[in-house]
Amino acid sequence: MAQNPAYEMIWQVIGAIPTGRVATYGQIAELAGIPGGARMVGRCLSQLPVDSQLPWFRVINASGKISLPIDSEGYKKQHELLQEEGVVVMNGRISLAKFRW
DNA sequence: CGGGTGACTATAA
DNA sequence: TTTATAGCCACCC
Repeated sequence: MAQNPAYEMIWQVIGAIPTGRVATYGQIAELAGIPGGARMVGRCLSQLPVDSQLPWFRVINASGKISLPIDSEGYKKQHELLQEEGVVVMNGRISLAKFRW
């Protein structure tokens, strides 16, 4: 699991994101008590198993975009899952209305 | 201990 | 708007 206690907090914060809303890496890090720990959040997600129950797809970068290569499987999956929850993605960018929670 | 890396960000041009 | 730079921090050689 997590050798770093911060990971527990990160998972907890991500799990608290309401359906149909999204949050940025920086936001999550801050709420988890790790100011400036955006990269840690990203690292945490990159190690997440594919069968994780965590709503990792509700996590986007500060530009309101999906932080994955547009030609990757992860991108397509995240885009699809968000669309199912009613999150509007136009021109590769998340609607600002859903940006904060 | 030092250097490279990455699902990040803020700032400057 | 896009690209470049510089901080950032855990992790892996």
